[in-house]
Amino acid sequence: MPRRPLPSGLPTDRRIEVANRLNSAAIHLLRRIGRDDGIDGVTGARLSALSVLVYGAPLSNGALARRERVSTPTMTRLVDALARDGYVTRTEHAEDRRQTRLSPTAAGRALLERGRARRIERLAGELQGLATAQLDALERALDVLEQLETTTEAAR
Amino acid sequence: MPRRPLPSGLPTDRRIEVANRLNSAAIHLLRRIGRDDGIDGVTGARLSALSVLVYGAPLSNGALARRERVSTPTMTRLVDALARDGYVTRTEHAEDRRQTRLSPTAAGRALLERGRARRIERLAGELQGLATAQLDALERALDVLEQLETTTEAAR
DNA sequence: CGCTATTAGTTAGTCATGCTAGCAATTAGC
DNA sequence: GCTAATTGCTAGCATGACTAACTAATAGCG
Repeated sequence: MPRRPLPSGLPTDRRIEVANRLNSAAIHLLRRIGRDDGIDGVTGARLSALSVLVYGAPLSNGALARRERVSTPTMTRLVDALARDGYVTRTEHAEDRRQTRLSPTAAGRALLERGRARRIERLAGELQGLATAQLDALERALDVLEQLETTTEAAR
Repeated sequence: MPRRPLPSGLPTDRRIEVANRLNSAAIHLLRRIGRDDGIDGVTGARLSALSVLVYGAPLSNGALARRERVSTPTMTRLVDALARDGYVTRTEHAEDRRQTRLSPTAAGRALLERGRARRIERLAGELQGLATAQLDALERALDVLEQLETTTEAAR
C-alpha cells in the first residue's frame, strides 16, 4: 500500500505514482477477496470470463479469450472449470465444427446477477461502510479504467 | 469487462455491481500490464512488497507479510526473488536472531522511484492519454481503496 | 478433385503466487 | 533448566498465466 509521495521526494511523474498505486491496489484487492471460493469454486478469472459470456453469449473459445485478453489455452482451462461446475455449456457450432459455442447456464447467470459468488459478496461487504460519495468515486474510476481497456484493445 | 446493468435487468444492489466491476477491472488491469517483466524480473507482487519496504524499512519478514496480507512463506519466496535480483538485502536482527531485517538496496529504491519496472512503465504509458480530470478520478478512487484496506486491516 | 495452408481448440510442460503443514532455531516464561 | 511461543524456512498443493506442439476441420488453389 504505497503511501503517496515517495520517501526520497523525487519529482516523480504523477502518472508513474498513479501507476504504482494502481498496481498495488489491484494486487491487494484481489488478495483480500481471495482466490478460491470454497463451495462454488468460482475464482476471479472464471467469474470474469463468465460475466463476458452472460453479456455476450454465444461466443467461441477464441473470441472469449480475446475479450478477456488471455491466450486460448488459458481460456480452455477456465471454461473447463466453469463447465465442470455447471455454469457454462459447450455446444457445436453449426457451420464451423472447429469452433465451440459457449453459453452460460441458468446457474451461471444467477451466480452473477445475484452476486452469489463468495468473492463478490465479500467485496460488496467491504464496500458497505462507504459513503455514497466514495462509491461514486469508485464508479467514476471504473469508467475510466474500462474505457482505457477498450482503447488499448483497439490499438492492438 | 462487465458492461454496466446486468442484461436481465435485476435490481442488483449497487454495491454488488461495483464489486463485480472492481473484480474484473483489477484482473484485467493486472493482465494487461503483464506478470513477468523480462529483464528486471519484477512482477506485481514483488513490486508491491518492495514498495512497502521502500516506505517502511527495515521490516521483518513477518511484519512485511502482515502489511502485504500474505502468509509468511509466501513473503519468504517474494523476498527470495527480490534478494536474488539485488533489490533487497537480508541482515540479521541485532537483538532477536530469529528475525530478518529486510531493507531495499539503492537499486530497489531506484526501480520504484523512477518507475523503472517494466510493468509500471507500461501502465504509466497507458495513462498518458488520460485527461487531468480522469487522473483525478483514479486518484480519488485509490484513496478510497487504500483507506478501505487499512480499516479492513484494523478489523482483523 | 486433392494437396497445402490456415484456423480452432486442446494437451503438455513451465513459471509465478497463493495456501497449509511441519521443521529448526531462538527467545520468553515458569 | 525445561517447556512454550515465535520466527522464518522448506515442502507440497492448486490456480492461472504463458509458449510449443498436436489434432481436427475448413479454405484455397492448381
